[in-house]
Amino acid sequence: MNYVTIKDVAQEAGVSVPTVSQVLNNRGRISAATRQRVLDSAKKLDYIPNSAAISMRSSSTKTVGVLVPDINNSYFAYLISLITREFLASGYVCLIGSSSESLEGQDKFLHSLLTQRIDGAILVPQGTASHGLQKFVASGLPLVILDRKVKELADGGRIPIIDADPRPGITAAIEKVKSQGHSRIGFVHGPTSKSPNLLERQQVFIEVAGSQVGSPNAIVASHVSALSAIKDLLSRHVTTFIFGYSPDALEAIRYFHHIGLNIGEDVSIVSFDDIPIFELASPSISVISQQQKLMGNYGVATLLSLMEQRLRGEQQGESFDNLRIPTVFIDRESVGIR
Amino acid sequence: MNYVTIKDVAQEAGVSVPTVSQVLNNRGRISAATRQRVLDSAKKLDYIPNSAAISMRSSSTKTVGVLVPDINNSYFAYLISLITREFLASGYVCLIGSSSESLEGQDKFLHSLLTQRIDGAILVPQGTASHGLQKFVASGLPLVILDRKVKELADGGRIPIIDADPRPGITAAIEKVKSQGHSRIGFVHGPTSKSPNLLERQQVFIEVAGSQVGSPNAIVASHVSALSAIKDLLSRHVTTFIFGYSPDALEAIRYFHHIGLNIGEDVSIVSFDDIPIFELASPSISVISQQQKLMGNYGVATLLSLMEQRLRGEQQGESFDNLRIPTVFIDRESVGIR
DNA sequence: CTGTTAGCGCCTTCAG
DNA sequence: CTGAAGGCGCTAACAG
Repeated sequence: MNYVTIKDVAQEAGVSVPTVSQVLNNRGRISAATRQRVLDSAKKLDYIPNSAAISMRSSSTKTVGVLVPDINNSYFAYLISLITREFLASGYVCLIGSSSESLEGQDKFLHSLLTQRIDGAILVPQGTASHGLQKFVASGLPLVILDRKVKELADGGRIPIIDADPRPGITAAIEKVKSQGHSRIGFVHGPTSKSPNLLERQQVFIEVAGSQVGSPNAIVASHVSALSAIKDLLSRHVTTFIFGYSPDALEAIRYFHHIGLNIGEDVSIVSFDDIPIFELASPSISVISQQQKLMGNYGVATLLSLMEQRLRGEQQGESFDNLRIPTVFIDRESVGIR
Repeated sequence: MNYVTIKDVAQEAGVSVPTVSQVLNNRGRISAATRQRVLDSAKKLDYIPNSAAISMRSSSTKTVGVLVPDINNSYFAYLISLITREFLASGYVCLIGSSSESLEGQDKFLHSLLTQRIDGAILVPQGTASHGLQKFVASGLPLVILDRKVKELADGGRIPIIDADPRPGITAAIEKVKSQGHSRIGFVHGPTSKSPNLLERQQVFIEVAGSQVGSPNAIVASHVSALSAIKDLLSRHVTTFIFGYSPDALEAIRYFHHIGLNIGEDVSIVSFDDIPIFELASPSISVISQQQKLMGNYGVATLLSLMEQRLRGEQQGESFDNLRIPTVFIDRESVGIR
């Protein structure tokens, strides 16, 4: 079961090999008659191009890499499905990798991306940059960083960074909460205190909530575990909880349920990240959405343009600003009247 | 930023191109001195092999395709992370696709797999076989079908099918339920009545539960919506619910919560598929696990051996039995004493 | 308008 | 033990 080659098609159509290539790529001037004959033969033999051969000549593989922290996180699973769909539509194939595995596994993945001569990659980096990641970035490939910034990877603006601006969402959430009569608001930071994103969310909370309900009523709890943070806030008579990290919110929902507090009545909550379960939960959970769809779309569009630019042989002159997508507050049932 | 080629390495090491190839592939007899010199040059220049060039000669791309129904389903997300990790460890890169999108999108993905000259694929097919899927299967590539059988794709045993045997799990679940004093057990089939898997689960339930608690007490509810099925079963004084499809169980949990029935006390439930949320829920949900990890491992191992076999030029003689992995009952908190 | 020539990066004979 | 020649499938440049 060897694949049909362009040569087989040429033979079948009674023309030379390059002629077939011309026809299939709409290059050069070919008579309508020959053209049709070639097309017929190709279809008849079910010719399928060999992308390896094509990329050898074109120095473009029509392949991109996508690295996320964890495929098993529905937030990233959604991002992946979004990204792969868009790239597929533009004729690109995606190689997916997850860094949740060992650093070793991640570096192996990145190396295989290089081996595959990918045209570019979208990275959602996590924590500190591994050696492999730094080498990867240094390769000069068209790259887009999504959702998180890693300062180790900063490269003087060569690499576009697209992430979410927490301020609009937090502001809207706090306004809503306040309008419902809540005056003591807690922010749960949870255990993953290293992420710059999470730190920023906390920072913005302190500013915004402080000015809305007064600093003493805007309380941040950042303990070793989310649970202890929640208990701490409860003991300090907080009536609304804002979660910067969605797994913490899930933990809180379980805990409140466990101790018999009704969400939306006894206690109000808002979480970052609009993952599906929040919409399906009862009561449904109000969220500060990162607009991942927009983020994914921008990311793909940006990478596509970077890759095209390089294909045309242009030097990448411009340096990129950090594109920030505003978060939006999605009001559901978990914020009740005080 | 052109890539370093074997030629560059040869030049740097002061040897010919084939010599470098020999060294890098541990072929032929090369003196230790030259060998070392070549290795040093390769490392110094940071040589990264071009897999396109390699695959052109070897007719092996070290690439496999993976098609799942929906990446956004955590069951499949987990399967993907499992599969990609294993393949990566064996030197293969995975191309991931989801058929949840349009049939058109799926066929486009499958076509691009062919274009990429993948060495094999793991398929978790869904519903009826599209034209593209049938053509794909007809290509004769090494294939493994996971988790679901699609009769349209049956090919006289050429393609190994690995799925789960629902009987052991269902049997254990019903024994447990019975030992807790429950005597009326309902099975919720839900809306997706087309899947052969779901039909089999129902079939086995009828047999096993029928013989354990008597046919009149083993009630199947298969309505247009899971919710109406649940209500129906409630009205018929069922005290234990078994769900063949995990999204239905999630819906039930919400509903029971909504109407104030306590799971594990007022009502007991068991669901198929051990997705993370069941373990984290409170009370945690007892499940009939498909042992996806085992299934994934077997699938990968089987495909690897099929691909190796073909690489060695062997005809695939044997035909495969349908390998069935026993389901297991994982007892948690959602089954209470009656 | 179509065929010839050459070469992408690599590996496999086969001479030397 | 090492180098020279040829070819995998495809396309760009040039002849005819």
